[in-house]
Amino acid sequence: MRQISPYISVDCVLFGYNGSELEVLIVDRTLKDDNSDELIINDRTLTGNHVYEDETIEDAAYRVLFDLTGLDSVFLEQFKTFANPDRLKRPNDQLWLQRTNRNPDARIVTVGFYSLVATDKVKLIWKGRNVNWVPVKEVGELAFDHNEILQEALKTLRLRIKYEPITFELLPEKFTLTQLQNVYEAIWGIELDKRNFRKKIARMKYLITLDEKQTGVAHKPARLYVFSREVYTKTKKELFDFTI
Amino acid sequence: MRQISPYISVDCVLFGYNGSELEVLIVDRTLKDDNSDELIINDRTLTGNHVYEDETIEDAAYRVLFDLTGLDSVFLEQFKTFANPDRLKRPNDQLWLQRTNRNPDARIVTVGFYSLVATDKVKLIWKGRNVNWVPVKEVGELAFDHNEILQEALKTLRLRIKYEPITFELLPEKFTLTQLQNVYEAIWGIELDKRNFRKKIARMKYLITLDEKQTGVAHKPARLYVFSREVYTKTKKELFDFTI
DNA sequence: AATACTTAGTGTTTTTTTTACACTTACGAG
DNA sequence: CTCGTAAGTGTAAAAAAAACACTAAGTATT
Repeated sequence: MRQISPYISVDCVLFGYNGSELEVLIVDRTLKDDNSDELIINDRTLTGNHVYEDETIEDAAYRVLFDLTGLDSVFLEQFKTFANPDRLKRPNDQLWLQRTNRNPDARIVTVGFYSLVATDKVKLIWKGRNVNWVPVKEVGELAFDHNEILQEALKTLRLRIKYEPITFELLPEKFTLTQLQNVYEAIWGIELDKRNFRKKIARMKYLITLDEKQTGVAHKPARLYVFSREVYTKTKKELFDFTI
Repeated sequence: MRQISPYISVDCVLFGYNGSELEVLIVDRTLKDDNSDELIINDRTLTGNHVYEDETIEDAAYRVLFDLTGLDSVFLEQFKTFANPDRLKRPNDQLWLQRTNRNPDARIVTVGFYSLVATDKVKLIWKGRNVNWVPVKEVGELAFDHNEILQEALKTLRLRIKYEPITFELLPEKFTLTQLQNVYEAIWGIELDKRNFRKKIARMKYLITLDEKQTGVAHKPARLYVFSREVYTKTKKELFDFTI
């Protein structure tokens, strides 16, 4: 029997992109009263998980993602650890811990990871719970300290895409330049100039133009591109600057 | 009696700058054989500490630094968490844990913090142990997973100084532009052009020129500058770019 | 008093990057 | 066939980056 660590957990901020907005995966947390059928808890969380005693935290985070998405090679990065002694002390959280057979007094350290997936690659299933993509802007109050975790993940993401070519993770394998530009715009919440964006992109040798076009769109079809990790690895400088 | 958390610790990578090289604070770890006076352990570690049950990890890290340096307002930032189940399993580490009355089988999650201080501000004292500034390049093998922790801290530092004005933390309050340039050179391990560096610096309104000069140097004395956090806070853009 | 030594401090030119900005093209829908 | 929609393209001006060498102002040495 594999032992669960009673004091470490991982929380995954799974970012998705649906073609127009940056979204995040949110799980409903509901708890019914034992007697009546009334919901005594009905709120939302990020996806999290326990860590097995013999498991690395990275593996635990991959496990969450695999269970959720069926994907086993998603981008995943640790961004911050949350260990405030009071982080699970709000009434609903205490109640939840009790009813799910955990020690409500334990101090649980959670390591935050964020991941990036193209929303449409994913069919969502998770432990029978209700999971939804929610635009980051429309995420309301979350349980535990999950609003803080989400904000920190977003901060890391906004900075990281300046340096590392990870925006592709949010797109289908073949994508158009407009889609790529939209991803930056969605993450930073700003608008970019199309021509200047393309000039910048043109310098990146690891963006490979395919001999292929969009089909089935009611306008001029766009060219498709792929990201070549091979070219990227070969050509990247030590302190890569991806600033757009 | 304040309870110590048996499974969380903090490790602090304390970077210092001595005027020419980037250094890091290293602690000697020695253990004598009970019978003979022979040293059975004689190696080196970063500075770490336990966390009290009712204490945030940030406070624990500040506590390490205060104990070490007597300073209570050093720059400190969390950078990564290390939780590999095997991280304390090497023979010397196991022995050390036994002899210092800790459970060698426990899985201890450590949260890495890095801090920046001007080496000469600090008089080192720590729990009667021998502590030394060591140039980052000359740090040899460290105990536990501390080499990995140091490398990750360095990676974070190298990136962070592109975005945030934290290099001043490694200098005396009043400093010269050459000193500032040397800090960037020491951290990145590259040489920068003096004139181009100064042109870049001239754009930063929060670097205040003082009406004061170096004294006691056997050459033309340099002007002194201070960093104004007030001006910085007022003028910084959302996505600040400190690239040099 | 003169000279040597050392680091401070400064400007220009060229190249690259950024910014601002508007029209034509290719497809499907009706 | 025409309408609607997003794709795709160039230029000029401004800003930033890169390359590059000499003079100035102190202390130390003789």
